[in-house]
Amino acid sequence: METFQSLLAKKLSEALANAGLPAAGELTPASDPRFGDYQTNAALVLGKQRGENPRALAEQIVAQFEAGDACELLVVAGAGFINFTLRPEAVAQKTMELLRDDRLGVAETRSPRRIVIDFGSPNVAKPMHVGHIRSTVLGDALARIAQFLGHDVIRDNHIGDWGTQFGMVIYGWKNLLDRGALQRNPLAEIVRIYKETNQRANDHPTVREACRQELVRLQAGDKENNDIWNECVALSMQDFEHVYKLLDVHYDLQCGESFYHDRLPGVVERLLQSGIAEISEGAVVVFFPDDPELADRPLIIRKRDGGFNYATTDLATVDYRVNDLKADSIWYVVGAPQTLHFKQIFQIARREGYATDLCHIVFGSILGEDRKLMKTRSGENVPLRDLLEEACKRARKIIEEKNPQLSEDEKTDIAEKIGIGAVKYADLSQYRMTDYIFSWEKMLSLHGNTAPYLQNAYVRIRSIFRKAGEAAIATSLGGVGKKTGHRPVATELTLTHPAEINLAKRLCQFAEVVPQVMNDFRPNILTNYLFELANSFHTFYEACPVLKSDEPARSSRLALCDLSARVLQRGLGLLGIKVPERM
RNA sequence: GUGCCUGUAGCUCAACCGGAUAGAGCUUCUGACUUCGGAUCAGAAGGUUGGGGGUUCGAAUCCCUCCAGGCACGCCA
Repeated sequence: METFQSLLAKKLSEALANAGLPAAGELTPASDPRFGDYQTNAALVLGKQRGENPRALAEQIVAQFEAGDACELLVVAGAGFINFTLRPEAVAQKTMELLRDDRLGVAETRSPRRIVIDFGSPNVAKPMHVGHIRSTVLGDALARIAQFLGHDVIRDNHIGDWGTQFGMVIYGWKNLLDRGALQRNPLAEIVRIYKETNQRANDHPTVREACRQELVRLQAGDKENNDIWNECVALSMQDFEHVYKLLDVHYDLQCGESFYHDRLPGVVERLLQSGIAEISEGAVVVFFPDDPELADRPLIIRKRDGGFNYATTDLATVDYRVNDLKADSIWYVVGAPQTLHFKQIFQIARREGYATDLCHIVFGSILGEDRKLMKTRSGENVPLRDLLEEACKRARKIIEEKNPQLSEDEKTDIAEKIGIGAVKYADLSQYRMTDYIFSWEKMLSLHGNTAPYLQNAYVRIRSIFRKAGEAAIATSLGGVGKKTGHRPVATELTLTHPAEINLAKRLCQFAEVVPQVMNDFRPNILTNYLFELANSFHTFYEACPVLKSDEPARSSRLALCDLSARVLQRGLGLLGIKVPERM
């Protein structure tokens, strides 16, 4: 199914060819409703290139344009813009097609790629905290969207399970562990022994050295230490799984740092042999003399003491994803502080001759109300689990106020959908580069650009169908025109009220918006669209009675409701947000 | 010191990689209902896009410079 945008773009390029002009400019949604639905700046661009009058060029283009029945006569406006207004009949026709389409008009990509998405990446022996929200939520949303667009997506959780912190954890395990506490709350106990060991190590060099020895033994394959390590990983994973279940996030692969352990010597060896790396001050280092930005920022891939660091691991990871997973693209959804690190890693990969598209998807931090990095009152990271449970608790409180007659089970289920949805949406609705300020009040508000507002639009539609009964649902879901037995049903969609036409146009845009998210990894384009859709729906809902109206308006309006609900559900679903039937 | 990112209404944020009079929400003010869920809708007010230069038909967007904040800069991850 073709979108209006691509249809008009095609017709525009035909018109340009017929007018003897080269392709130029672009066709975009109109910047203002007064200018119609779409606009092009082709004549302006050509006018500049050829030194001709843009308005005259615009007239030439318009004269060659074969509008078909999609849009009204074109209008030349301003300095030489060409404006396109869709005909309501064409919009109605397209809406009918969307009703019958499971994909709601969204085309699959013509060039599917295998994309490894690296996101989340929590650390073993540390609870997940707010710092993991953005990577996890953004990565999951991008994975869902890329997959929906037809890409072969591999979600990989690059867990931090092999760092120097394990020396301390093992030391603490052997010297400080409280078995009872471990039974009651495993991760809390691991964190406690880690922190306490860290403190001791800072005070006593002998403890520090003992930790180092534990690490060496672990990496040398010592059985006792490996057993401890295995148990720590398993216990941490249980905590991660709990959070992932709440968030409805899953991975195809969880290759943590330890997975690459055996490959590190080979990586260093190869880079030394190819001359990309060299020995410097006893360490193995890569220099980047050809890149001005990296010229005086070398990267160490093997320490003077022979140990490897996480740069080495990341290089091994690239190798694995390129050679074993056969990735066409690798996306790293990792915070801004690591920008330099990834530039270095990517540069090395290029020098090694990898053609894979490597991309660091950067995002800003989450700040507290004080505009500083979000922390608890005592200055610690806020555990993600607590935060998500708090979100559900607050959502539930609102539900109790608004809709106390719901059953306990329903309340719990709805509170989870709203609470988790609100947290995710607050994150995704913002441009990913900017830091954002975390606010319960804002994200759980029923007003404005929030998940609950969109969920509520969906709920109101479902309410209409509950009231209308099964017949109406069957009508609408099956496409307009099916006989229901007890009520005459329109066979065509008729759009007369401006609010109807506006809503239908909006619904047609879904297929244009979804692929655009991939342009620069910006789910907030989709959230903006969904917010506008919900607005358009509410305007329509206010102005156009559905169930009380006569045919053919009734069927048409039910169809618009049905399609609105499906687009909201699908759109939110692509962001990893669920919709309740009531709230 | 060097590099990267950010700076838009009182507040929180948009603006589709140069387009038309910079848009929403929150807040404030004014209207609409014995509601298909008012958990809503319609309208008003609110701006020298951090400052200053430059590029051109046209700049929040590109270039230069300054200011402010954040982050990062061989042997942590």
